[in-house]
Amino acid sequence: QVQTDGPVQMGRQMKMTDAPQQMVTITQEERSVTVEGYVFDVEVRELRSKRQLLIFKVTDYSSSFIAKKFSNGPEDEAMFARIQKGQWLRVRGSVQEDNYSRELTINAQDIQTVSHPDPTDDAEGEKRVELHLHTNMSQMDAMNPISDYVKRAKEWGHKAIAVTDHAGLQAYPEAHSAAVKAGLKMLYGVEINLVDDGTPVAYRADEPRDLASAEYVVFDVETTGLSAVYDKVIELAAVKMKDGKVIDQFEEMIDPGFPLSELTINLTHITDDMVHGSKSEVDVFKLFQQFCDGAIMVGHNVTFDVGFLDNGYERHGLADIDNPVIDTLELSRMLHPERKNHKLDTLAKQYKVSLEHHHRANADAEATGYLLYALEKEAAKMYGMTTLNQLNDRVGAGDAYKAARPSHAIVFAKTQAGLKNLFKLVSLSNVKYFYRVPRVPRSQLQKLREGLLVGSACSSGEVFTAMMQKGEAEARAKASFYDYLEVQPLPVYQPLIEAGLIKGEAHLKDIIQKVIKIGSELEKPVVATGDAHYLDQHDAIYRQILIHSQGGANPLNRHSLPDVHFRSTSEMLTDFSWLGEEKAHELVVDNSNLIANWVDDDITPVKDKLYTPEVPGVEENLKHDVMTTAHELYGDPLPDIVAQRLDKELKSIIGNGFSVIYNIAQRLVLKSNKDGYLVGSRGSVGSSLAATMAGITEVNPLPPHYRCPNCQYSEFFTHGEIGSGFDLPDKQCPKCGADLHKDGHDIPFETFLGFHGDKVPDIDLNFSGDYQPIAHNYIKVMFGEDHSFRAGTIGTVADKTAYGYVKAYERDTGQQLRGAEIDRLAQGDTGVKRTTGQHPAGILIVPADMDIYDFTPIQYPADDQNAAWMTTHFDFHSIHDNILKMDVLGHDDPTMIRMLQDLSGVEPKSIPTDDPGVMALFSGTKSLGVTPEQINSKMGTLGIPEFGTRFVRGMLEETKPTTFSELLQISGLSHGTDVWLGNAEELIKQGIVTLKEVIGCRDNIMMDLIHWGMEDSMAFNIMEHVRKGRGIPDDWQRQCVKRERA
DNA sequence: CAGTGAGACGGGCAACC
DNA sequence: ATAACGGTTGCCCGTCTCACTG
Repeated sequence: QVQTDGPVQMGRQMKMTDAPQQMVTITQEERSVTVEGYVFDVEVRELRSKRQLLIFKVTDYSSSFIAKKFSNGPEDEAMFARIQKGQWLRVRGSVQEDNYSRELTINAQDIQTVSHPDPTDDAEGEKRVELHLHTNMSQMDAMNPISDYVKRAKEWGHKAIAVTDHAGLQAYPEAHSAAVKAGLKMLYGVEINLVDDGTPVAYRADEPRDLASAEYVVFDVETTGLSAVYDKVIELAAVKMKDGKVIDQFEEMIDPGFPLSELTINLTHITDDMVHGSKSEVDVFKLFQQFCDGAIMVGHNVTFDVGFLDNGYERHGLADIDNPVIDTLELSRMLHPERKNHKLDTLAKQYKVSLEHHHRANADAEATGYLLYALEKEAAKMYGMTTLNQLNDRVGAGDAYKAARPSHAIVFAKTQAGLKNLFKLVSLSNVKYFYRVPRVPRSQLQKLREGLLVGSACSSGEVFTAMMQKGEAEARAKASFYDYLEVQPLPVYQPLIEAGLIKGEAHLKDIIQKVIKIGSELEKPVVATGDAHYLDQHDAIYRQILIHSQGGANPLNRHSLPDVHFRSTSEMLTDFSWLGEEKAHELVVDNSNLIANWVDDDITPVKDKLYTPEVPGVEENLKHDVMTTAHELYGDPLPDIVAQRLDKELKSIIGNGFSVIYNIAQRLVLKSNKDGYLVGSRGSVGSSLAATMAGITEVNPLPPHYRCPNCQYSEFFTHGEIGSGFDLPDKQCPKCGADLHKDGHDIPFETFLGFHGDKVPDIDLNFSGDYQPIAHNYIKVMFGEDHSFRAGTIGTVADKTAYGYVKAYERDTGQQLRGAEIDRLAQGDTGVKRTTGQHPAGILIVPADMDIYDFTPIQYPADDQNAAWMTTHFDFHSIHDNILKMDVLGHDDPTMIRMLQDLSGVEPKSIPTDDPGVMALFSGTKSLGVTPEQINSKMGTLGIPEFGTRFVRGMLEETKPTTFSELLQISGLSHGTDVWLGNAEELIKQGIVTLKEVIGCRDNIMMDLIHWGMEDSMAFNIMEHVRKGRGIPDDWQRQCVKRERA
């Protein structure tokens, strides 16, 4: 027994006062270096010389190294065993180009444990609560699993923590167990993509003004940027139109008072010279107001232009706009939802309107005018819209949710009932309102808002964007929808400054301050959130690589990524200190705790127990079917051994509410058989005699036995004398002389339901791959579309994909990284959700009196809205103990058997289970009528599933099995690493046991022990311990030895 | 005739029994 | 030549083909 904990100390003690070298600075061979780092991979190899070789990888986050050390005696080996992933070590040694790793490697001389405490939260008093946090379940966007954050929050003394992934709840199951373990309050939330149900085509459009004859002012502004508050109008142009003709024009430049940016000049072709010396803003606006008098104002994406006018008018104390306004962009969207883009130049082309100087106000305005007439003509034709007030009639109809631009919002479950509403909301967004991303229409959120809390989210939330682009009034209007408002640390908004959407830090601070002001005016708490996407600052590189892998598809790639690690209270207070200490404390600590307190304690996303569907009468039916078949095969009265077995099985099956599973399986198998496909059993169903009697499986788990098909005589072999009934010699019935049927594989029922008969059973059935979809569908027919769902899976970035991302990143950034560093970066990227999928076989069945939202939200696999099955949002693993699954697998066996039957005309079930020709396939090629040379295989099993690989054929060559039970042994021994090689193979080679005796299947353990006289429960426990890799405790071992001797 | 886009296909990979 | 667990569904992505278009 080796002690695996305790500090590591090998070689000479190192002086801790010496600073270690940064790994990135070590680029060539050196005699001696000292580094310190986090161990992210360890391996100890046994060498032929019996010495051990320790190889471990360490990183100090500047780079990484492989380090190795050979053992010199048992003390070294004891120390090797202490080195584990997650530790911090100081390593001193030489750096050499290594022949095995083929890169610079540290030959460690001295190794010792160093303490490396996690970052701390040393704010005094009450700590903050993070209310905006992304885990690795935020698709391709965030790094750490929720457990990492929970652990850190606990260390920091935070009392609660939120999970708010993008559009999904898939971190909930882990969040639940992590929070329970840490004793922390979990706030179950999500960051949704909120959309308006429809965007109006026209504003102030209540009067039935005739469109064809109305007077229009079609206008366009060119600006210095996208923000109506912080940017300026530099050109305002319009045409007045009536009856399809231009009757007047308006065109003015405005000098913004500062030089135009490169971007503006490039886009608009307006230069400083052109705006220089023009009229003042207020004069231009006044003139324009007069110009518009009485007309309907029109623009393409007109809310943008109107936003600038609104702000400008207000600034100069001019009257608000009271003209009706029509947006040609929304008009086009309304008429042609099928069009991919509705940009002005695209539409101009489509409607053959000339647009020679796009992005100059006058040209754009005139083109928009002609476009308006074309679109109005269509509106009249398609929907009979001829007056102004009719234009909004179709807003919100059909696919309107697709057109709206989604904004982020945070939604929390405040109560347990709220959580179910959240499940429904997320399901709706995935199933009904999915368009590029899962969307939540505002109306649906309102409908299900009971028990929910809604926060304004990040810079992609509508309050912040309104503040940024439309001004305070608009932002205030948006803010009234929310329960609380969010602001984030300045560095989190950095990309907006880089993109030019916000003009520097002063501007940014102004926006944040106005959001805070709106909060106090509306009496809604404003809270500072961190938008965490990973745990520590040094994890940023993993996100960088992840985002990089998505290329142009992800807009985040256009700018550098912000610093969004999980911030401590003290970090956040520093980040907000520019607001003054008191305000910072209110936003960071007081309000985050306030909101955490709004949420009920003990909300749980996980159910307490298994809920199986109930089908009336199944118990009686099962009992009836089983007993009828049993009597047909074994007579009446039944032999004790059969009667007792069935009694025990039926009691626990019916008692635990599992009859319904048998019922479903029975009907599926029956249907498949009727449709001409055999069904193969696999897994634990084979251990249930009731299943055999019910026709679910062809495997008979009774002890090996003879039974007479004529007079039901039977004869059992209960002491393990023979492995399988199939191997019994032929025999005639001593009573009536008929040929006896041979069966029985001696499998304990405990394999199926556990020793107490209460384990959630798994029925695995192998259907033909061709038939699988039909069988799946039949479950839907049995239980209804609302009560049967395919189990969903969550596809993550695993080793190889992560490695590919890192290699691509290395190439695209022109770097040369050491292998160890690549491994470290790849490891950092694993586990992130990449896509969703479908379980290969599992269909979940919801009890009739419940609905799926009691267990999980639903969605489509890989967001494919045309998929045949909706899937569970949570993967099956996390709801395994709550809901029943039928594993209807696809397999080639039944397909092959069906094809062979069609080709040969031989009925498969008529072939004897001990057919000598078939058996001979497993020891040579003779019965195939070919030579080994002809088929390049000494065994005749090339086409037999599970027996055709080189590895298994090798086993057959070595062991030459001749009985069915030996084949079973081969089957057991050919599955799993290190089961055959260096294990069973050695034991057999050395003559310690024979193939027959070696433990080849897990049930052998239990059955052997029982046959040796051990009581059932102990035998079962030992089997389970071995199966789960826990080994056998000492006193159990003594018991085994005693029995064996006996 | 080159360019484009949709669809078929296969390899690589992940999840799972 | 060695070492080797086998087998299934399903998603993504790059490549190829083929019809269509400016």
